Amino acid sequence: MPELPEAETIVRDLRARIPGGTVTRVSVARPDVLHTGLTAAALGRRLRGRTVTGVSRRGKNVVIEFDAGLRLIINLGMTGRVVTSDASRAGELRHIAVSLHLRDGRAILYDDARRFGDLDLRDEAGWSARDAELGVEPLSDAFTADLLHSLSRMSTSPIRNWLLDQKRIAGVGNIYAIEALFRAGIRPTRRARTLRRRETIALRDELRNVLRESINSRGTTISDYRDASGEPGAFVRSLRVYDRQGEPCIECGTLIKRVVLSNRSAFYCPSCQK
DNA sequence: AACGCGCCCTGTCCGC
DNA sequence: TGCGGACAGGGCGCGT
Repeated sequence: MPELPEAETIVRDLRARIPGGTVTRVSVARPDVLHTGLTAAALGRRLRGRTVTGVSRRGKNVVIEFDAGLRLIINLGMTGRVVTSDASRAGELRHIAVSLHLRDGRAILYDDARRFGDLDLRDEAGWSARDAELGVEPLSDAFTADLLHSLSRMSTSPIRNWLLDQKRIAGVGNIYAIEALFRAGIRPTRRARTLRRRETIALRDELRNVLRESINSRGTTISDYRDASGEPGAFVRSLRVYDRQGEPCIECGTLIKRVVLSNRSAFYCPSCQK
């Protein structure tokens, strides 16, 4: 589910609420969401007494920063949610996997129906190593059309698949890849290295536009995504092709098509996208 | 070595 | 109403 805009929305919510909070206790109901090698006991021991110093985002990951350089890296998978216990909708959570209890009586709740999510705890060096594995932030100045163009020269993969690889660009998932390709007039099936320069310029710009617009709408809720208050995002109303197969294109009226690439749906307008 | 594929798991929806 | 199948925002490990 959650891609960059959804992670960013959660991060902004948490940033207003949890810095200064001190962990008193950690409870782990579903240990399978912990990163390989991280035990519930180790998580509790290392977080107890730690104070939240900040909240940040890297790609699709929500990063809760603690004193002593410790970071809890949360990848939400498909159905992960991070909700604070004082939110009125916290009671709606049905699959709480991990709870970080705070001294002020609140808790940071990690909920995940399918448990594809991943919680990892890293020190300064461990975080640097993980950070280095992720690609460029698409909303940063470093994400230029030149970079997108040069990175894509060697790949024969369909551009939609190519965009989903977090080692290249961090934070783009299926919804925003599909929406940006529509806006840029590029079919999801196009081989990455066949994109012309003007197309990489359009794709870079439209990726940034759609990500920013979605952040402004607090993300896309198809069914599971919730912000840190447990509220859905509104950007689903602004999706132009994602999940609209058989409906008329908003630009030209041609019926939107669905194709499967690497076992994941792609949507496009056969007339607007070349 | 860079790909595509199957799989992890639960919930929901659709056709019969 | 029940049941089986398809499908879902992600990402890992595997084989080629």
